[in-house]
Formats: sequence, C-alpha cells, structure tokens
Amino acid sequence: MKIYDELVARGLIAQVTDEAQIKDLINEGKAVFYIGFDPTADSLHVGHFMALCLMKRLQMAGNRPIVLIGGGTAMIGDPSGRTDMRQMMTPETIQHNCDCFYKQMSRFIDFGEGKAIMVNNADWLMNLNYIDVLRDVGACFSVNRMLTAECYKQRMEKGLSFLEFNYMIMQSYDFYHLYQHYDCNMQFGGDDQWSNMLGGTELIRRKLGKDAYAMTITLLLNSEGKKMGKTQSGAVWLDPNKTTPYDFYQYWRNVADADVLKCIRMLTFLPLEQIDEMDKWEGAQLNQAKEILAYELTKLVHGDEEADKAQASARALFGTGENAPVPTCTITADDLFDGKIDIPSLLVKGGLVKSKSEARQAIQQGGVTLDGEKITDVRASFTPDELKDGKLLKKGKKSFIKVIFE
RNA sequence: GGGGGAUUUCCCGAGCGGCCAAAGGGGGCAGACUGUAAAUCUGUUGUCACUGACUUCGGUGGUCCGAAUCCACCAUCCCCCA
Repeated sequence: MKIYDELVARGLIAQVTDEAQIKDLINEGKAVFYIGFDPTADSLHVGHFMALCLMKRLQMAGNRPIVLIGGGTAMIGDPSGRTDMRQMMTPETIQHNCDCFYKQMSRFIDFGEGKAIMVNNADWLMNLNYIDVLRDVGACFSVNRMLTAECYKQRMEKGLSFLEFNYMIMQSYDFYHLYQHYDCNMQFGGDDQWSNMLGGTELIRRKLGKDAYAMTITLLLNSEGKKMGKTQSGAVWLDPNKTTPYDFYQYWRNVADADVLKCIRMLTFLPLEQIDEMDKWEGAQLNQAKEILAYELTKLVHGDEEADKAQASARALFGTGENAPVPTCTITADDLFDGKIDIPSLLVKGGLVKSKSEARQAIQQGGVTLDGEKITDVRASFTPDELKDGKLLKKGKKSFIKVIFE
C-alpha cells in the first residue's frame, strides 16, 4: 500500500486541493512540504502530535519536511477557532519555545544533512516593509473573499482586530516565500487552517503562476466533538517534565470506548491489518485496545523504558501486578508537628490535593487509603517510625504516591 | 468624538443594603454500580488552627451600625451614533 492510501485508510486526511497531484507527489517522495507550528508554549502537546506523526510518515516515504516555526506570526496570533484574542508574546519567550520545539521534534524527525529543516518565519517577516507588502501581496487579496472564510466568520460577531485579520496574509506569504526559496510545493496543517492554506496556494498562483498544494489533517476529536489532548489541568504535553510519562499513559488508557480505535488508527504506527482485527473487539475487551494505545503512544513519545515503567505502574495499581515504580514523596523532620504528621498535611505534601480542606473532604468521603487501609479520621496522624519504610497513599482510584520518612 | 451597557467564586450565570462564602447549571473531586470506559445515582466543590475564624464579587476611595448590592474616580470589554 502506498503512503497516500495509508494516510487515507488511517483517516488522517481531511481536505486536499488536488488529490491526484498530491497523491503522485507524496507517493513518489517528491514533495517538499511544510507544517507550521506556533511557538506559544515551551513544549509541544498532543495536538501537535498528529502533525509530527504525519511528518514522520512522509519523511519515511522519501519526502522532505520543513518545520516552520511561527516566530513572526506568533507576534500576531491566529484567530482561527478562537473566541478571544491571543496574548502577544515577547521575542525572548518565542525564541526559547522554538529551541524547546526543536529538541522535541528531533525525536520524530530526522534533521540530518539534506533531510528535514527547520525555519523561522520571523527571519523574513520581521524585515518586511509595509508599503512593499501592500503593493506586492495586499493587491492579491480580496477582503470580501477573506471575510467569507470560516475562520473569520465566527469572529465577526465577537470582534476581530486588524492585527489578527492579517494572519491569513502572513501565513500565505510564508508559503510563497518557502516556495521560492526552498522549492516547497505543499503545505499541511490542521483542518482549521484550511482557509489560511488556500490563501497561500492562491498567492503563489497569482504571483508566480505556479501550482502549489495544500492538505489538511483531520482534527482529532473525541466522540463528544471536543479536541483531544486537553484535560482539566490543561494540555497533555510531550515534555516529561510537564506531563509525566505515567500521566501521559493514563490519559490514553482512559479514553472513551468510542475513541480508542480511531486513536490507534490515527496515532500509532501499528500495521493496518492488526488494527482492523482490533476493530472487531467489543465491551470489556476494548480495555486491551486502550492498553495497547497507551503503551504504543508512550513508547513513541518517551521511549521503550518509560512506556514499560508506566504500564507496570498502572497494572500494579489497578490490577494485581507486583510492586512497581511509583512516584515517591519524602517527609522530613520539618514536616512534623509534635513528632507526627497529620493525614491532611500528608495529602497536601504528596500533591494529591490542593488544600487541606480538599483533603478533609476526600477523607470524609472515604476516598483515602494508606497501604490499603481506609482512613476515616480526619485527625489521624503518623509518626516517622510508621512511615520510614514507605507507605502507599491513595486518594480515589487514580491518584497515589508513596510517602517515606527520611 | 457622542450616547448606552457590562465586569460575581474554575467556566457560564442569579444576586433584595443585613437571613451571602453568595441560587442554578457546567466542569472538577470522592462514593455506589462497572471494564482504570460511558450512562446513572449520592455527596462535595474559598482558605484555615473547621460546631468557629479569616479572605473573596474588575481597581481605589467614600456613604452607612452594616455593602457583591449605594456614590465618586480609574481600568478593561461590548453595543449604538459619527
């Protein structure tokens, strides 16, 4: 099966400008394609993950990826799919974020000699002259057309600043620039980028009379129609310091039944035949599929070792598995009061709850156990002796930590 | 430039000068049922030295025995007219 058909089979492709042409280009490994990333944080998150996988797949098929860091456009902020204006960032933060991205991406994409490259659109956008741009590029855009674009339509009611309105033009200019300087003939992006991407192909056609192509990646939505990769506490990050491998694993371990297969198909590199087999699973058997999903993704992002550890921890905690690596929290003499530490303090110290009030509530509701024994007394406290060998403190089913006195 | 409206706890959104730590919903957390799923039901959801005290209703001052509620100024956002 050729790469293009595989992408289709995995449900990764949302929209394309010219299917036949694109299919040829990428199957032959002739595409030089770019995907833009806004450096809005110091780590990539699950939302970027699909794009990374896609790049990897295409690179494996012989195509050349260009990672475009939106250092320049980040100064503006993409209004697509947003209901409020994005916060503007300082050049320093943007640079820092770019560096972090590069590190994380190197895991997936080969930036070796003659392979993928990374560019920053600040390099060409920052020096543009307003009048020149208006003459060269501004003339190619019809405001009427732009306003009918989906991404602006939604903002028309809430208000759209001129600054943000220009985002499409900047992004189109990027494509135009890359086409001229790097022979970049294709752009990929999230489905919400479609109109911005079309702007680019059109600009190239008008200015150069050449064809360029665009393709969007299906947004990974859960069965409720929400973007995946978000939790209450924010995004699921690829950086182990922001989202631990265990939490990362758990995120995928807990996806809804309806979403498992879709995720496996779109995000993992498992062969399609194997996935089709799993597609027949039902009910509790899906739990296995979830475990596979969680394991595979953790492996991709954090490596074999971390994936094994995360899986072992999870199994130990929820099943009957042996003792496994569990995060620990050290109690010292400083934490003691009258030679003891009370249970609410212990919960707070371990990071299982945010406040002692929350801790009390959890205890009162019977959600706290220490080494398997349910704690019922809010005032219960423990001596260093009782803790010196380490005890497993759990709040609810899913949060736990080992506390040990030193 | 002129006129009008808004700003409440994680989010949306009620809120009479005292009975307001502030209705209701969403979300979160915990419990039951389960498959570490979904749905459902129950409890809980400002902080702490927790039968009590303290800090919250855009900001700063003021009126009052008493203010989320009244007044003044400032800030931000929205709408209408130009």
